[in-house]
Amino acid sequence: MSETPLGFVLFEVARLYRARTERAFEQAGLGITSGEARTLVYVNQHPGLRQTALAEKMNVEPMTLVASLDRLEAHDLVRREPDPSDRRAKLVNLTPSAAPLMARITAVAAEARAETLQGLSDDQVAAFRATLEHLRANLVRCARAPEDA
Amino acid sequence: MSETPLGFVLFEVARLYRARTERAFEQAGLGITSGEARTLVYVNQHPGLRQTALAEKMNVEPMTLVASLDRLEAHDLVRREPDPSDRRAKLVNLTPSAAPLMARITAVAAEARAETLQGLSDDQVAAFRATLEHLRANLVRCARAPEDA
DNA sequence: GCTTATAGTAAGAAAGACTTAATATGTCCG
DNA sequence: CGGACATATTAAGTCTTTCTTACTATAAGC
Repeated sequence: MSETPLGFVLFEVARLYRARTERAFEQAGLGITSGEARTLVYVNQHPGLRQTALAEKMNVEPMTLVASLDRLEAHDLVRREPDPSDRRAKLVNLTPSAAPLMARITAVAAEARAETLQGLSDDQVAAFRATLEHLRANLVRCARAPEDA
Repeated sequence: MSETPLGFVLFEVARLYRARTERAFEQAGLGITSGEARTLVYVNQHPGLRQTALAEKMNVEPMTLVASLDRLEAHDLVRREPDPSDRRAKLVNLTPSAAPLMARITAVAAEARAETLQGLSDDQVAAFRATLEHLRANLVRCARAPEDA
């Protein structure tokens, strides 16, 4: 009986953590999914970006982001305005009504995180994050560089 | 600009890693998804379990597993036989034709893993795995213990 | 024997993510 | 300046994973 490949463990933990987060969001009555929350977080971190630029920051296809933004816009949480320097483009920002929700999202997510990370030291958490970020950098690099070298 | 919540980083890394794995599987012409590969790995690790027991090992609902097994059975990679001790149940095993595919899955997954983990020491990888397993244990515990305490 | 629980099958829905295609706009080069 | 190529967004569609609800046959417990 061999060890479960690391990738499958990672996928499983991500799935379980996500389910935990969704439950927390639902119980708190936030009215959004973790995917939508993630979009809000990124718009907040990078206000006024074009949709395509934001999608690149988030490592998803623009279409994927747009669907998420559509739902958030419908909830008056983000607004999309024409880019004055390029009539093809739109700039994405949070609306004022997003601020209180962001605070709640942060608090609820912190709850789920605390439960998930229970028993780990701050150093262990920091190392874990650093590793994740390292993996992400590797994965982003290989996703953007076709293997024709 | 605040730090991206750990959960979102984790979800993103899992997604990117999964996409990387799917690409590798497709390029190798394996004909199965990473989800199906995961099921094969678990059947291999736990031969002859009932579907419900296997689903529990995998932390998914039985229905989810059954859908996966349906596809794998259609490809003659697993077989389900009635449990002689309980006529409601079925026992799941790999078929002989799964063995060569398992070897290929393992090799291809190792490729994706090597690329993803590039730059990390063996100790770092081991610590990462240990942390993932710790998180999984926490998440499994809270998923199975309702918060009415 | 009746009630409750369990295992598996069937049907349906949601979320997230991607691909293809079309249109309007922008850039570059001859 | 015009044509070829590239880009941003919208529209439509597909796939995978995962879950929930419901039903039937079987098993367990009292």
